[in-house]
Amino acid sequence: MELLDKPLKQATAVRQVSLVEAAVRLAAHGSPAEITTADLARAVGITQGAVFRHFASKEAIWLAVLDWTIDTLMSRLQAAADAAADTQASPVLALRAVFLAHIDFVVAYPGVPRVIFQELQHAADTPVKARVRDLMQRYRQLLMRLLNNAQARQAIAPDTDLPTAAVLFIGAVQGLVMQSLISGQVAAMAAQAPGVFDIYQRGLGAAPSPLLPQGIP
Amino acid sequence: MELLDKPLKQATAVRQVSLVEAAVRLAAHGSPAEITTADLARAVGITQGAVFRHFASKEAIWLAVLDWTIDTLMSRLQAAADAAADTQASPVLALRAVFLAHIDFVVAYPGVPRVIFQELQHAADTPVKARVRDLMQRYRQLLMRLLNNAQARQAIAPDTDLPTAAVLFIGAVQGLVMQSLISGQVAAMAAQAPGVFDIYQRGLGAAPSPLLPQGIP
DNA sequence: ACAATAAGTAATCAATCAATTACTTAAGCT
DNA sequence: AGCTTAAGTAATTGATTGATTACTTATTGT
Repeated sequence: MELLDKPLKQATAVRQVSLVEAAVRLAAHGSPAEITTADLARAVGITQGAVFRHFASKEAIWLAVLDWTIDTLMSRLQAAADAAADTQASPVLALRAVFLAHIDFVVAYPGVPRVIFQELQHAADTPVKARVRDLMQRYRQLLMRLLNNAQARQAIAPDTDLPTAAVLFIGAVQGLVMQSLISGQVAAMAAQAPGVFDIYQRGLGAAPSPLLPQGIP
Repeated sequence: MELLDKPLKQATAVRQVSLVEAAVRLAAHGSPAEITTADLARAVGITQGAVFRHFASKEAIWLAVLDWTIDTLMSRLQAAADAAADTQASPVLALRAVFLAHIDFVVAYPGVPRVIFQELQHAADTPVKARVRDLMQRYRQLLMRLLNNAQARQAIAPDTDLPTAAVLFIGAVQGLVMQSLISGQVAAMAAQAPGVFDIYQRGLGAAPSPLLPQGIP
């Protein structure tokens, strides 16, 4: 048993996840564009050249970061939606659960939105940007399912335009993220999130959640 | 009169605005972080070294870009708010006017949000990021004035939390901008904007604008 | 007209960084 | 044990880029 040993050499599979974790971690403290392969190497405890034993290029690292993000975020959001749906409560609660789960994710991994913002800048359709589009596409589909369900169950106004509502949903998250980027207060985001969703919820033409009273008691 | 002559040499004042314009123009087509001083020089018709006759550093150029943005955007938004206020109509219409004016600005200068996103990435508090914070601060104040006025005139629900409403307002714009960054369809943003504001407006607890019927006829 | 000055050029510098290479060494398999 | 393979290192390469320098030239005020 070598449980206490730290092998000097690690298999590519484990080094890859270490490097991805390091990338997300470093992105939380600065612009992803300024993270060098030397930074990643140092964070993981190897030399700069060794990075390329595990990734063919630097771009491949960001690609892996996005794959990790898609897996982790989407499964969290889906889980939040499923859990809320099981309670047989208002379908709007599922939207709220997804909203808050997304904020929780950003609080846990503040580097992720930075990476996404970074990649969205490029005009050229890089493979990394394609992943971002893929993520957004899936996110959008999840939201549309929830919104359609809510509207079918008459939990939101029948005249609400759902694609537009999806745009505003994502925008509401982005707005909170942006405020946190400006202030540096990642935690403040979580505090503001429920209030922001309250306004959004009323925007959908939904009654305030009876089970979770908000506003004036 | 040398009106028809294109002087080979231009005064620093005019070169500075040319370079700022070029920076905004180039940022519309790609990541601001990848715009080099050589790119700017080429766009303006001088050599790379000559750029530093007019700006002490590259950072000074982005600083000038943000000064230009603050001046142009804020005066446009204020003008839109004033014009709407003059009509004696619902105070919510002033918010709508600001919202649409901001979208129009982004459609006209798609490079600007890229520059802002870029600077927000930095963890360090660079002078450029300080300008961005200044812009956001003024924006916030403008919104709070309009929101307070609307609430005082009972045009929006009394239980609406105004700072939160300001966050969602900015987020709504960001959401639209983000969609356009993904799709590359800058024009689609202007088409979606009124619908997004409709939902936001209902979120404030405001009655749908009587003068501008939206939704089902 | 004519210096004085500001603007422009071409070349170069110093630094940074992703990626490669030649070589070394640890780990795993039979 | 031994040996093959994968992981790691140290050094280097090639390309990029912001900024500087020495020199040239256009413009402007008196």
